[in-house]
Amino acid sequence: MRMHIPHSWPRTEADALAVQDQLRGLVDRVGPGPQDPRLVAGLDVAYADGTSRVAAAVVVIDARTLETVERATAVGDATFPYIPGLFAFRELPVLVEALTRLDTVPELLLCDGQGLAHPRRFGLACHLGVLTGIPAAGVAKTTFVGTYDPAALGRERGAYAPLVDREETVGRALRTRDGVKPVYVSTGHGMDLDTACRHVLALAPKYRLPQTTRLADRLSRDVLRGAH
DNA sequence: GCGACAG
DNA sequence: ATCTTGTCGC
Repeated sequence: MRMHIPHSWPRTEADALAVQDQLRGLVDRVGPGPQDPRLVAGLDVAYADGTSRVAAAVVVIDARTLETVERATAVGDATFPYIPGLFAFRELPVLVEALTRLDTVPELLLCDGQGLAHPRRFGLACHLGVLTGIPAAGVAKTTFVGTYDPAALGRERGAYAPLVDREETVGRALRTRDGVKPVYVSTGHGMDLDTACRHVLALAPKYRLPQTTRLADRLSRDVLRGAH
């Protein structure tokens, strides 16, 4: 897959902000995105206790069977500090390395974190989508920017409420299981919010999180612990 | 000014 | 993110 990978990653907060400002205009918020994707990739990164050692995992599954098609991993050092809003720079280097090792070209990327639901509208999912050119969506376990009305969110699977930040709908609180805390979905790149939510719901038929996220999470932890 | 803040 | 046992419920 032809990616627009930079030759170096920013190391300072100012440089990182500049990169986001430069790339944010490249985000495609409309799509249409994949209508009936078969190859969907889940990405996640695991961290060690004291060290800066990190492990990234990408798991491509068949959207119809939810079975694994291919897996790729990469380990490295999280040099960039964790700064809300610049979180992507901590995971991008190792995630991109893992993506490079993939033979399969995913039709959709499901990221662990926000897409447009970000203070500058350029969360991890947007960044990965722009760099790879592959449609992407963010699925976060907690909100970052944006609020929603809990009373407007039905308790049944499939129910949703808009996530609004500064008068703008930036994502959606989406219930993937009856009565269970929702996940927060936002467009990353190459698709609109409805399409992103439709895919997330289809990939999470039984658990709160999409199968892609669950598998990538488990794999990244295993790799970090050296369980080959 | 102060606190909160994806993972 | 990570440190952590049991426990309530389907």
